[in-house]
Amino acid sequence: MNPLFHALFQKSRYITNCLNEVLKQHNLYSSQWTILYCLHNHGSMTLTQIWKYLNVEAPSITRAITRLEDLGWVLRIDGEDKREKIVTLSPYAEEHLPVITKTILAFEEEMVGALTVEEQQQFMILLEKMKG
Amino acid sequence: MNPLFHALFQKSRYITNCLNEVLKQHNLYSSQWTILYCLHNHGSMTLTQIWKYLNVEAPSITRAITRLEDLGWVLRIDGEDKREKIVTLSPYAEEHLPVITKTILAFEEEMVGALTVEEQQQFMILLEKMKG
DNA sequence: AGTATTTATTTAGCTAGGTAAATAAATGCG
DNA sequence: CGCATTTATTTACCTAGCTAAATAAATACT
Repeated sequence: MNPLFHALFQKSRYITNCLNEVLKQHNLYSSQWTILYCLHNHGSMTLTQIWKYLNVEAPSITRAITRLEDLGWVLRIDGEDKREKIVTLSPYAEEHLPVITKTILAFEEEMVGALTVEEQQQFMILLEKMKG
Repeated sequence: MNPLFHALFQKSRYITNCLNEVLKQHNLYSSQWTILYCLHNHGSMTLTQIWKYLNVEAPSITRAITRLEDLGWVLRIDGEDKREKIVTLSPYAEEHLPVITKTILAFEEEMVGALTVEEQQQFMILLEKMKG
């Protein structure tokens, strides 16, 4: 395996695991938090809007939303178009998200803090360059 | 989610999916190929050697090896230390791996080709810098 | 209006990672 | 020696991605 890919995959797994560790105190998993944060910023969204935005396949989102609904973080509401379901944050989520967001932002800052802003930009550029 | 992490995760998933696409013609998945390639370079290894080298937890390797054994790519042999299992490439694997390796190297080259060697080094350095 | 196609979501089932705990063999020590 | 601890592997079960196919509603076409 190309060492560059190996390093990329490994760092990706490592960061996800760290994120999950931090989120444990809030009884959340990284993928769940990603969706909650997305809804927090964009307001209510349909399932399709969510998976297109997060660049993930629909079934992954269906499963995650079902779990988040069970746990009381989101509500599924029938849209005007009866095919679509609109996903909204619950009052519980609205109440608890700010403090969670704060801990996660701190974590991300710590994780990425050794890189200057220029290095971060450079990193993104190099990522984009792969498979041009 | 920090856009840098988002981009990192997404590229990681994207490359894995592409790899799987290429490997489909050989009836292999990326994780299986990773292990076969590892054995091809290092020769026979115990399970522990494999998971420590690949930086993955043991159960993931157990499952992958079981599958590879079923498919005839590897053999599990009892070690002198009766606790450990030594994993070896089968003659079938030895025969077929060279051509597979060639197609994968071509794929990796294509994937990473837009980056100069210096950029690749720079990318690795930036990756390492995260969570110093 | 009636039918074919598209679109949104879900279901089923796969790989691939993780943790926690079970099992079995080897090692260390009183 | 006998027993506790360590080490290697496995099992069970969870999240998290994927594809393929099912379902149901909306839209397009004739």
